Amino acid sequence: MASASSSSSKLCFNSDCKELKSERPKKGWRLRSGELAELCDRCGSAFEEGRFCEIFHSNASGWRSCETCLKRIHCGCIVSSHAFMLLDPGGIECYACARKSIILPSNLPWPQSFSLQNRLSDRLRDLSAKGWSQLAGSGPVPWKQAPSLFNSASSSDLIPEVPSLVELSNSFDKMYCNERLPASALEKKNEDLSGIPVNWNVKLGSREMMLMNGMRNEDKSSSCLNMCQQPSSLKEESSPQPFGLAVPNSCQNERNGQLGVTGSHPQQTPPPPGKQFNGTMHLAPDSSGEAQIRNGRPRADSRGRNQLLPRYWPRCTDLELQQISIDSNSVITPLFQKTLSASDAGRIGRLVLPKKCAETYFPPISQPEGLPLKILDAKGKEWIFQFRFWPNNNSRMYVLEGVTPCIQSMQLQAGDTVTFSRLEPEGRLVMGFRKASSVMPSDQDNETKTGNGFSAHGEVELADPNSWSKVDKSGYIAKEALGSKSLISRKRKSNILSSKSKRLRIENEDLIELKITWQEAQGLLRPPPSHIPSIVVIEGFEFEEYEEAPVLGKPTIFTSDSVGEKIQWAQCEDCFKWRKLPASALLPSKWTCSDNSWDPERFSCSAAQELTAEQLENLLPPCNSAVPKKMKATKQDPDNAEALEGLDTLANLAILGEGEALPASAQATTKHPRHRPGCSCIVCIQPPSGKGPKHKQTCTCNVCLTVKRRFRTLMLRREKKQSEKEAETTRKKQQQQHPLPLPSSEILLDEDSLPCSNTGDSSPNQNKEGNDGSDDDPSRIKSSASPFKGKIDLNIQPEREEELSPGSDSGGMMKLLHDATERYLKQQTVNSGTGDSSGSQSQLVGDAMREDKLSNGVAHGSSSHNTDKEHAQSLPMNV
DNA sequence: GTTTTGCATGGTA
DNA sequence: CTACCATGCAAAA
Repeated sequence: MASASSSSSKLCFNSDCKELKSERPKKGWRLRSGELAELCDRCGSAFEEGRFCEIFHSNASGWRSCETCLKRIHCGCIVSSHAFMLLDPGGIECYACARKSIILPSNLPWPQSFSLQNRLSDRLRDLSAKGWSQLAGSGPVPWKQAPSLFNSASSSDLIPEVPSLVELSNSFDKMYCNERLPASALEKKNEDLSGIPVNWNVKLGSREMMLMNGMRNEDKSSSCLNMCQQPSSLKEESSPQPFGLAVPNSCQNERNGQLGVTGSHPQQTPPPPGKQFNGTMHLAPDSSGEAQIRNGRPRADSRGRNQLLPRYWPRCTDLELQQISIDSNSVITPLFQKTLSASDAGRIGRLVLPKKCAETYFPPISQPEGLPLKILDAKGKEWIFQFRFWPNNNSRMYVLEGVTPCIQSMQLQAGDTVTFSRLEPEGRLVMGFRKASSVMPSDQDNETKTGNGFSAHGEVELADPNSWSKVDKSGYIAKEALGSKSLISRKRKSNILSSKSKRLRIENEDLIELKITWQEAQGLLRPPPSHIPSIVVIEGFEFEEYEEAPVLGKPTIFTSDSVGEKIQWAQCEDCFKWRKLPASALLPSKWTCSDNSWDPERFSCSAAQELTAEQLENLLPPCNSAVPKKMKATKQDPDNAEALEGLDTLANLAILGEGEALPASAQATTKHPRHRPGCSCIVCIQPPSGKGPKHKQTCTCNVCLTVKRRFRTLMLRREKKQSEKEAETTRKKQQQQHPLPLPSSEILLDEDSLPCSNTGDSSPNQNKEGNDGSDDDPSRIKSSASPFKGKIDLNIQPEREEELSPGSDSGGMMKLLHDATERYLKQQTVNSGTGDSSGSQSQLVGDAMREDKLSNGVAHGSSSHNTDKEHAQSLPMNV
């Protein structure tokens, strides 16, 4: 449990070992993910005994000798990265020697002052704090200058080489050994880690970070601004006390229950404003405060953070903090952050504050009216909000009122994050923000702009509003993926992670990349080869769900030929020749010339390529030779951006629903009682007002194609379902007419086979009868006189839809659906005789979708087999 | 008719 | 089960 990544394999984490781990694998070094490597018994013992590097890395580079005892220490791997210390004049020192050279300073009242509060929950924060490396990338650290810190903090992880240290900090081991933490703690820690700069642990193990952090506090001469990637060091913890980090707090508590019992509980007794804002100061030794101020070092306020849910833990980046830091002599203490909900970012101008955050960090208020609160933004502008509360369920609900101007000026939207910090020593509140799509500082060096032109760091970008407007359209899509959607993702995370996938734990930058290419990915999704799809109903709309994850189809290039007809180019997997295909073709990822059923002349790899090199070069996008960039498409048709966003979100859902194999039941029972703008469900993804740019009916973007394809598939399912229903009806009639009882098994078989009877080639006769009957039903044909003209509405207006939807499967809805199905069926029959059917089918699908929309998509789908593939060519491509 | 305000509701962790 | 909080909603302005 402690090590998801390492435990995922049954093999010892030591790549040189290959042994199987035991049931209870031994814990090794801390991985970059923050988890502990899981080792087989042999390697684990070696690690515990400090012989791991000797055994496995003896031939590796990086061996150095302790300057004091000359013991050889491997300094070139993560395993032993915490076994030594860097010395000021150069060289290293093993822990044992380093420890000997340390003298506990007498002026450090840490045992007393450190007993801040009895916060058992410090564990979480501490773990997080540990993860928040402030030191990655930091320069030389004067290790020996912080003896006390060394003593205390060094006792973090397993330090086999220094048993005494381990003993000294037994509780630290407990703290840092993931396996001893409750799952929730780990989860939270991981969640927290997700927001940290990726380089947090690149250079140093967590222990070093802690150590260095402590040292740094002692080293007043070294500015560490660039080291403070995260406000991990809590204010009082960054003092030169031995436990320079939050981590020790709980250790103290844990180890010495008598310590730290006197502290006031921030949540229970919020200090008065003035005291509140400086409340951390008294906890820290004076020197600490000075150091902090001088260094301008941001650090999170631990005083209440352990009370907060991890999602409120501030994750300011260094850059953000620097920007917030108006006064270079001030210290920014991040307090908490809040990801804006739709309500927060909406026009109401009320930002709901997490209760604990409000009570911990904001002035206490006794009247619902609250009081006006001045908050500075990153540019130094002062905003005045009304900080107040409403009585709610015998509790309080805290809000900041009047935030609209601020939110607007920051151009924040749901999914973006506002961070509340405190400016020390003034105690003023400062408000930073982070766009949902902003990336972490580690990305800033090489990625000032994300692929979609979106600002990598919102606050900098904000200085130039024009740049925002420039990227607004496209950026919004990314934000949707990253921001609002991230909310959804987070909500679903547990589900997702509990299933087979751990995909959401990818690094931030990967996420961003993923989001950039989200639409592309959607357009490429194909049903798994041997899928037996079931239907997931989300907000009344059906989605295919597969036992297997959908596969990625082949990226192709859409273009027009000389006649202006839409075509696409696909590259053969084998010969790499590019083949011209109908734009409607949906290709599997492994597509070869032999699959080119559209062009008999180029059915094999031996056939020459139509394209010349120049043509191909023109065809291929500059950066990506295969996948047309989403943003490019957006640029070309900015009007589609918003609709794209919605479609994209729909597509995302499909990815989640299929790829993550969301339980159909779970999805089906997850109701969205109301329109939730931040939600990515089919209803909520649309612009609330229904305004905004629309997709044209003729739009052939990947997303539209995907949507069309999906709906087509759905209609096919309904067709099947309908036939089966009618077949059943017919059969029942027959039963009534001929009271010859069918064997019960047959009945069962028939019913049971409903979901899989649509394998296409083995429909029962009854089904076919039902089919035929429905085709000939004049009343249903009549109903095809729909006012919707059979166009696919790519810009569904959810609110209207909601209005129209009775919310339940009423007869009227069924009728509409029925009509759509029948019309589709009929048209299919007609088309089957005429050959090319794309145009008319498109109309039908459009109708079906319209009806679908009206009916709010009652779910009664049976599964369909290979409908996608079978009808891939009949994608509506009419212009 | 629109916006604001205060509270209630219900989903979710 | 409970607390939290996002958001709906109706009354008030």
